[in-house]
Amino acid sequence: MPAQDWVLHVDLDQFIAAVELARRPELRGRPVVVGGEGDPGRRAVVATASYEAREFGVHSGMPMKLAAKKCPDAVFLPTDRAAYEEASEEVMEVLRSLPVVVEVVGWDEAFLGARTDDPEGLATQVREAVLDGTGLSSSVGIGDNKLRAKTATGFAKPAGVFRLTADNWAEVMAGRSTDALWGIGSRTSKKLAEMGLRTVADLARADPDVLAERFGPKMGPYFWLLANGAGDTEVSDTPYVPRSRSREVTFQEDLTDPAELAEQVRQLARHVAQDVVDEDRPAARVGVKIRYAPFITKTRSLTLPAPTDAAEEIERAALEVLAGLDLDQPVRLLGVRAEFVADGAGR
DNA sequence: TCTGGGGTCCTAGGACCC
DNA sequence: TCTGGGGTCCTAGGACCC
Repeated sequence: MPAQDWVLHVDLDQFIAAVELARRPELRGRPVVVGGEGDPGRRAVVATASYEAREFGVHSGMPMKLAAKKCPDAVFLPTDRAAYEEASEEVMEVLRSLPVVVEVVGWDEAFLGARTDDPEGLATQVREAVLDGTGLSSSVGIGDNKLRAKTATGFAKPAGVFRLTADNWAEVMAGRSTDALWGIGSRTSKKLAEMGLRTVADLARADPDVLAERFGPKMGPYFWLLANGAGDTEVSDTPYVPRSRSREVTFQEDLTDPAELAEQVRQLARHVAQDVVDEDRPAARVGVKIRYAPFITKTRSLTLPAPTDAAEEIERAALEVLAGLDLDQPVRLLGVRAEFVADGAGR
């Protein structure tokens, strides 16, 4: 029997906190919270909390102010993108040195495509290579497709290996809430529950046509496939091509002056224009995002007369879009986005 | 205690054209 | 005078993920 094709999913344990602790070993064992500019008095959220900080109920996405309330003795550190990007690149290089196809899916995650008779042995080899090469701990999920490998990683954490395939999918997943599925969040889970579908098993037995009526022709059947453990098996190392670039900023104090809002949009547009130039592909659409003080968010966008990478045109378009928005109430966030020409090659 | 920043994909309605 | 479908583009918003 030929060696089987396997999908492995590697995920670094507490990646951001681990990178910070690696260069500040004196903080080991202490609660560490990374987020924003490292000042818990400012508007920002937690990027990662160390295991010690988690004991106090601090978790990612939580406002820094609340984290400080829950764990006043934590060490608060600023996020340092460049450091994480560098560490991530080192990890990916280690992975590429192994006999696998590497598909990067984020700073701290990658799918590996492999042919082996011993996936657990390979997974252990991966974990050891990453630890030896970078000092970082990781967990590895083994699956017969991407969905199952990714889901398996959750059971492998921390610092472990777990295998999830057609053989044990139902046994492991059937009784879990639908939001345990990668792609079903709290909103969809709630809507499913309203239909009487609470567990993965409920969803797996549901009628895809009924799901299509409720969630649309693609998403409905897709949710059903997820519950049944179906997913992509192809792991590709083709470089990622971004569809859009954006910049946004949350102000420490809400802005009310339209002239100041316009100036902020100008600055964001210039950043985005530089990103577009760096991509070496023209932008086809420009959008503006505005979030008012009560956290109500609106987006507006326009298609450019012709795709461009000219900063003046992107700036002008952003200001035009901004002018169509209500600027008479306090604003806490502004964002500018450029969308590239759809890659329609061959279509 | 108010809730970051950077992305992706899908949906649905209206415009417009044939 | 009334009544067609099909296809594509544009736009705003929803949901999800890291």
